[in-house]
Amino acid sequence: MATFDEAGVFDLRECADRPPLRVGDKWSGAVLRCLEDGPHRFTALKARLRGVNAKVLTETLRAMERDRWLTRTDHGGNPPHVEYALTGTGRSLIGVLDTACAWAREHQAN
Amino acid sequence: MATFDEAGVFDLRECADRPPLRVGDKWSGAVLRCLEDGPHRFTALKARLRGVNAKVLTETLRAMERDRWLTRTDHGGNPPHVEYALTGTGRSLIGVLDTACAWAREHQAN
DNA sequence: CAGTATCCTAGGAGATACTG
DNA sequence: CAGTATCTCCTAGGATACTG
Repeated sequence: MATFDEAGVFDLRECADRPPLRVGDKWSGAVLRCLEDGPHRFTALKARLRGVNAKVLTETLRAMERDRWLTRTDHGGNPPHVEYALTGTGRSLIGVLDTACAWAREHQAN
Repeated sequence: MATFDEAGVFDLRECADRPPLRVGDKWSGAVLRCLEDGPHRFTALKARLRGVNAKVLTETLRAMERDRWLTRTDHGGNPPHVEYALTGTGRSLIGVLDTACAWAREHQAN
């Protein structure tokens, strides 16, 4: 817990009162970053996020869609063509991410 | 994942480059809040953090101490008297927490 | 008071294989 | 291409009991 190593999670449970914010899964932050420069397709995301497998990426994307951080647009056809794009909410979250990242850079001893 | 419910965790894995920030355990954020107004003893913390058990609180505190977010001062004697206090680093983290909390308040639909 | 010591469980996450 | 379906593993975190 509370380390600066491998896994990066930031706990906001006690922010103000209930219900608190959760962006705590392993890949949401990375997805936010990947979509920062515009919409991307499933496979493109999977490629940029080195290490995710389809199942986990799907779960992450579905959750983010449900929370209105991104939209999923199925352009139909075969082979399929699906695009993911940030919403305004999703985009605004990146600012929070940046704040925290700045803090990390500043306070990371090594 | 990526919800606004019960559990509050904020993923910073992809912040800048490696190694990323981790404040992601369940109680660190709450401990930060509890110590905001000054040092507290183990039992006092445990009481304010409704729901932690001693084992988990100890783990959390040890990790935060290792990361220099707080200090542990054993005043000795019997019964024991141990105090936990935020460091400057720990205190500065609260600002980040606040940023994220403000975001949550602003974007929480319900 | 301030912890250890044990045991146990839920679920996040990965590997692998398959499909419309 | 964009996913499902399974199975398995790991560990954060909780319950309970005990101690210097």
